[in-house]
Amino acid sequence: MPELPEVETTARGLRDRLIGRRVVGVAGVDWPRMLPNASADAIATALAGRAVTQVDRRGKYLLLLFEAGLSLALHRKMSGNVLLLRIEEPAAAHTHFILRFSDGLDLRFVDARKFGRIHLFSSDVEREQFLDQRLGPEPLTDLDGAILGERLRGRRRAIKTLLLDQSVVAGVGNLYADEALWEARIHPERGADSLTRPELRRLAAAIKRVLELGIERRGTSFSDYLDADGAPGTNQDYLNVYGRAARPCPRCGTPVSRVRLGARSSHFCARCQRPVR
DNA sequence: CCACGATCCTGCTAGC
DNA sequence: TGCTAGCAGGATCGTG
Repeated sequence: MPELPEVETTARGLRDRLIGRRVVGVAGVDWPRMLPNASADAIATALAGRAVTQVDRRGKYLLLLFEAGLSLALHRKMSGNVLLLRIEEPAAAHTHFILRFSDGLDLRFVDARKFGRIHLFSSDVEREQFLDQRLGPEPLTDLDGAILGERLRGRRRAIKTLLLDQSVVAGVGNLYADEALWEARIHPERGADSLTRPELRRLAAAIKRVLELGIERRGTSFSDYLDADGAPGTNQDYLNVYGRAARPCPRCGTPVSRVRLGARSSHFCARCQRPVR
């Protein structure tokens, strides 16, 4: 499941090789729902002849910026991968979108579950509006205990549930939320507005830490995730609680608990992460 | 405004 | 062995 570290790793892998390259066209679109705001033809027409000017990330969106203010925002949801391949490479199964560049390079969106989406924007303002409407602060640069407390004020739902809400904090998903809560020693079902100031500070720091470590390790390849070159990350070898139900907590040895919160599974240590303060 | 369940998809796994 | 039911999950939408 690509979360912030996986999208960041992909963006870094693409940046140097895409900037300056010109789009020739779009190919391989077999699932129009993947393109919610522009047809394949419209994207091809808009981007043909334009060079990439920037490769960026906001939350879990991968952003490709082109000349003339055009841009694409790609969201991989759960199973999507964005791969850079030569045009002659055979298309992998579940390839649903190909952005073709002038010198024989393909950017391919491969997504078995078809949840991924690609949006076209015709100006920076339009794109930023779309993103800001959906996304809270960037955790690596714009988050601390006070800001997190502000975003959670008056919210009584479980802290874990709210960490998954992209309008609270951008980029955190199920895996890194569980890891951050473990790191901060906070029970996932704690009411968000019950967190003390020290807990908020710890949680903000823990979110940054697990995301930064995830980036250093080039992402977590727990299920489908691969980087732009098709290589897995290594963070799955360092997980403390996610996917480790019944295995010992690395801190205290207590078997890791697993509960359902809404439709999502949460992993935590019942000893290190007490339900009440 | 807030909470929360249903929905979209398909590959994989558990269970019979 | 072969089948199917159920699970996994990010974001959005609809309902209370």
